[in-house]
Amino acid sequence: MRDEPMPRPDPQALLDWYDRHARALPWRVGPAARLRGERPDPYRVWLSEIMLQQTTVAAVRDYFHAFTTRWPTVQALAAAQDADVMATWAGLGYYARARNLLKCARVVTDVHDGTFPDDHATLLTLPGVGPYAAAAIAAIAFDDPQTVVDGNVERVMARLFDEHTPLPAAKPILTDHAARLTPRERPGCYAQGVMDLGATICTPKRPACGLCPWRKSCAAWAEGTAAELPKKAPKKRKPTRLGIAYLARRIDGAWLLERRPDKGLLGGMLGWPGSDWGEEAPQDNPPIRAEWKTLNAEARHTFTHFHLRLTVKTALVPLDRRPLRGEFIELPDFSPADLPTVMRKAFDLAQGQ
DNA sequence: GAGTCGTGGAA
DNA sequence: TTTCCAAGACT
Repeated sequence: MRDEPMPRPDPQALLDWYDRHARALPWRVGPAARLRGERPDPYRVWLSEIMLQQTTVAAVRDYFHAFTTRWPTVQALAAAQDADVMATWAGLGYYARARNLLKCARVVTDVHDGTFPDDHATLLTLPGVGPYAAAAIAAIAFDDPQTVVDGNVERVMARLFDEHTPLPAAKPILTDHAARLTPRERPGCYAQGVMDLGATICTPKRPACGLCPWRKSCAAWAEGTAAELPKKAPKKRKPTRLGIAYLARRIDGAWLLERRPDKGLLGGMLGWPGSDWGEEAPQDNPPIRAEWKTLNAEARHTFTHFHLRLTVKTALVPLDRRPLRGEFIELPDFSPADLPTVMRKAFDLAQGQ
């Protein structure tokens, strides 16, 4: 054990580190502009925070650009067609975020007069905005000293205070630590600084403690336990599910597609008509009468909680044939880029054969 | 509290 | 190939 108490981590040291190492990101205001008093656009802060949930900066970049180019304001987004928003989100995952994004834009436009609320409690009422996002938006866009706790902050706090209680039980403890450290000055920069620290220095594996501005006040560093924190509850193994996807192309080039129901997996997204996905062999129930051919290879895809092996069947159908399910969409109204990744994999297989 | 909900990159 | 994981929210 240590014989001396650990010095309290200094928020100012973290802010100094952030000023020197902050990454330039499209939703951030640079240091020069900030010194001129410029504030980040709440719409862009909100959009980035939703996109960044469980998603890397690298994956978000192009999507953020696509959204802000096509819909520069929350009013513009609120006026968008649902299908266009879902298609533009396609490939980013967690599609409930896109559905809630549109709901939220319409609430802000219709209920809040097109202006984002600036307080945590009201932000929390917005669709898709939870405790993390509400705190992050309040801190970053409005300089409100809210406690921002994401996966990075949990990891940094677990290490600073050498907390061995496994997540998620440790969450209240770590949140309490984070709250005590949050400064009243520049809370937005501080929040982004801790998250940047977690993303670049205090990483899940092989943390670069030698570069950390908080090393001297880190209990896990003193104990040599940083790399094994935070502890997490053991994960369940993923079962494998089986399914069939039916890719019917009409002779004029139109594809037979189906809008998935809003609730559940890939909710609100376009996809191929298909069987249910279960652990038993799927029932062959084509969406249109045709001579179906089964591809040799299957589309494999892993979701959050199961593996999928998707048998792909293809057919060419005449112009006047009516489908039992779904509807034909002609090019260019349909692009494979509008599909969630698992559906695009099936399309790629069909194209390749 | 536990399960659901995507994807791609890294090791 | 498999596992882990990334600025969580919702039920």
